[in-house]
Amino acid sequence: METVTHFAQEGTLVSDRHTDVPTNAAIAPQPAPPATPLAEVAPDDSNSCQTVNEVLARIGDKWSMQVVMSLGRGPLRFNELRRRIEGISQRMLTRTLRGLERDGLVSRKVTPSVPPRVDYALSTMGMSLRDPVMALGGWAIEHRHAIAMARSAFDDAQEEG
Amino acid sequence: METVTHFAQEGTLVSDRHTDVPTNAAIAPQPAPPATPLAEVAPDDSNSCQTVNEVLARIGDKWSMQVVMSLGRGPLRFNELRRRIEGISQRMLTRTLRGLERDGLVSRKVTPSVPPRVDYALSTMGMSLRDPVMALGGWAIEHRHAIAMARSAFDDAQEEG
DNA sequence: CTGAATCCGTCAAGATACTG
DNA sequence: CAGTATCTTGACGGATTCAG
Repeated sequence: METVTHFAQEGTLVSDRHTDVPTNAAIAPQPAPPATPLAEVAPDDSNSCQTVNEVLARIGDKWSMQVVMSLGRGPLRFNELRRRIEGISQRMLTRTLRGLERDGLVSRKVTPSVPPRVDYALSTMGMSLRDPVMALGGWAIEHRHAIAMARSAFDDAQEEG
Repeated sequence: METVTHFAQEGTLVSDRHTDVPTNAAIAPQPAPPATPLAEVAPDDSNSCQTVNEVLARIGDKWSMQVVMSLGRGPLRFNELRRRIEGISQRMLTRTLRGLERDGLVSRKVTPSVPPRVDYALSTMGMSLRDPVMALGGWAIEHRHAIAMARSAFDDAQEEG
């Protein structure tokens, strides 16, 4: 799994990719999705855990989810995203967007003008990710207080130990 | 967020906690859960993103989710868990379990016998986490092929660039 | 404006060995 | 069996600088 956690290892993206326009042609319409019947893999066996963990490793990093959520309302430009996320460096935003684009979750559209304009948007698959993530978000919101309480109770028990 | 990503900073858990039995008394029955009405926070504003990201940071690490899923069927002892996860070091398993216990997701029951016996089990809250995670797992299973295809397409486009 | 390239500090993972 | 202690490593992320 660690082979997919990090992206393209810093400096391997040496190419002129930042000037070609229709990069998203490969991800925009997915003509025949393999469509695993979802019953082929029991949802709680270890195989599933593996797959879940890959996704978690993908979106569980510090920024990916914030990017996906920020893009949920509509396309944004690079610096719009940057301002909306507040705290991300442009390097991390670039890396995060590359990773999401690589996995087909985000499409990237370059308008070669001066100044250049790049719009990022969620792909269809990216949009579909919002639902399960919102479910998780609902869980988080419901239990955040219980978690905070358990956490301080645990920490108190540690100190007095 | 980075303040909750890592646990108790390596060596601060210096105490005799590994011999007291009823540690789970603080987390087992949550008498009056604060129960945020879930409409108090819009599910897609940035506040929600923040909370979601905390949860993601908590369970999105390399092992937590596998532990939760492995425990989903029932309690397990330390080495049973270790064998079931395959690849985790005992240190990481210990740390992961500590983190989950701290957040009230996992209960720990020590039987002071020789040899010692420690059973880990999901708390009520831990069980409730399984559903949204399974939803995410479903998404992962559905889209894993599309992701793999997008990924190799992207990588190919890089090399030929 | 939208990045890429580089340097660099920090911290978490993993291996190993030891303890009760 | 169920951990803890210690060390090493390298990935991650930030700041800065340069470029199209």
